[in-house]
Amino acid sequence: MSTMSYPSKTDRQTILAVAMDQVARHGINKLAVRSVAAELGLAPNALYRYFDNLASLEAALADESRTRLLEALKAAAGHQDPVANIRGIAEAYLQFAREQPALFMLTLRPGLAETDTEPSHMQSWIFTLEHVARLYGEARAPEATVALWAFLHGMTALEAAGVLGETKPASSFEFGLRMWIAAATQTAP
Amino acid sequence: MSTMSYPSKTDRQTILAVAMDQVARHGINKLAVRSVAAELGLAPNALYRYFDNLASLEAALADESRTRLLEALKAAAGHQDPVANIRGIAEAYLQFAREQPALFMLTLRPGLAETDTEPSHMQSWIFTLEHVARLYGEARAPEATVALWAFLHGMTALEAAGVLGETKPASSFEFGLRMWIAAATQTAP
DNA sequence: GTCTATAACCCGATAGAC
DNA sequence: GTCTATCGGGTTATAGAC
Repeated sequence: MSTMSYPSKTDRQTILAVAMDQVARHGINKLAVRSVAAELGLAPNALYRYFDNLASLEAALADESRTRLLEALKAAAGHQDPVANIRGIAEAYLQFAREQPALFMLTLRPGLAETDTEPSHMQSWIFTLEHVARLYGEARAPEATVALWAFLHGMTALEAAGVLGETKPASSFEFGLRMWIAAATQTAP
Repeated sequence: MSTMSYPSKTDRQTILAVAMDQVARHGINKLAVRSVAAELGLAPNALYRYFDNLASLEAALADESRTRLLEALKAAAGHQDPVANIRGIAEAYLQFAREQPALFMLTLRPGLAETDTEPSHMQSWIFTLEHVARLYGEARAPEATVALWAFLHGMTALEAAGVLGETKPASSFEFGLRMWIAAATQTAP
């Protein structure tokens, strides 16, 4: 609060919460500086005190989305069996994409920290990589993790696009996941 | 040409060609009725004689993009060996995504023919399915095709998002593709 | 730090003239 | 079939008051 005339009515976190909710409900394309300000009961340009522009706000939302995805993955990997953890992570990834499609799409967006040595992508990457390493070994874990991640992400994209039609997504998911797990046990370290 | 005063200056195909070029250059989000009309030297609303609205134009572009992708896949599957054809299809899919990212994204969009029994998705699907069936057999071909398609599409998404960073996409592509081929030969019909 | 007001664009879509 | 004109909506961003 710089003066008594106009005390702060909001803050960065409140803006982010409202913006996240609007994205979750109506998608990233409908997000507007005006719509967030309106829901907060503020003038449109009031938000420019907290974010440089719309792109900056979207980047912050992308970081937040990745954080929520990581939390979902961690919650699904509490087992002892390495294979069970991989299954849990895989299912949680698809579930997040299904239940929060708008936030999930934000997941693969550039974030705020470009110059940072550890972009928020890396946290989910490192987390998954550790679990994969228990099956594939450290040496082959990177390629195996990318292959698994690509398969899971592709499944979400095909499912969201509706191209699977009559083909049951569940059976194809099982097919691909079993293939990936089988390859791990056959070429174990 | 309804009157002599205002003869036809364009047609549906010309509009589509200009729109496709603009999408390829600047992405689907920058496509506008006005921008296409401007490049054609026409008034903005002249295009409404050929397309009901912007969504209709975008649907036609999606169909055209799928046609071009299918042509690229067919051109890469001229070998005798079924495995070589799969490799060719897989590499062509990634190449198309890399060289025409905007058109590639249109590939997974709703098209014009909703009620049609054969959406343009199906053509690439059937084409790939036939080649997969030579390796996996008819019974397991659907799941194997979805798994392959998901993996390839996921690779393009991760690569486009830049999340692979130092991890080489080529080695992961090889890793996943060999796993998929190996699973076919081990469970052959 | 927020306000009002305004500027300077962008867009899709429509009405009526020719 | 294309035109001009316009409506109604969006966006980013700035200036100056309080």
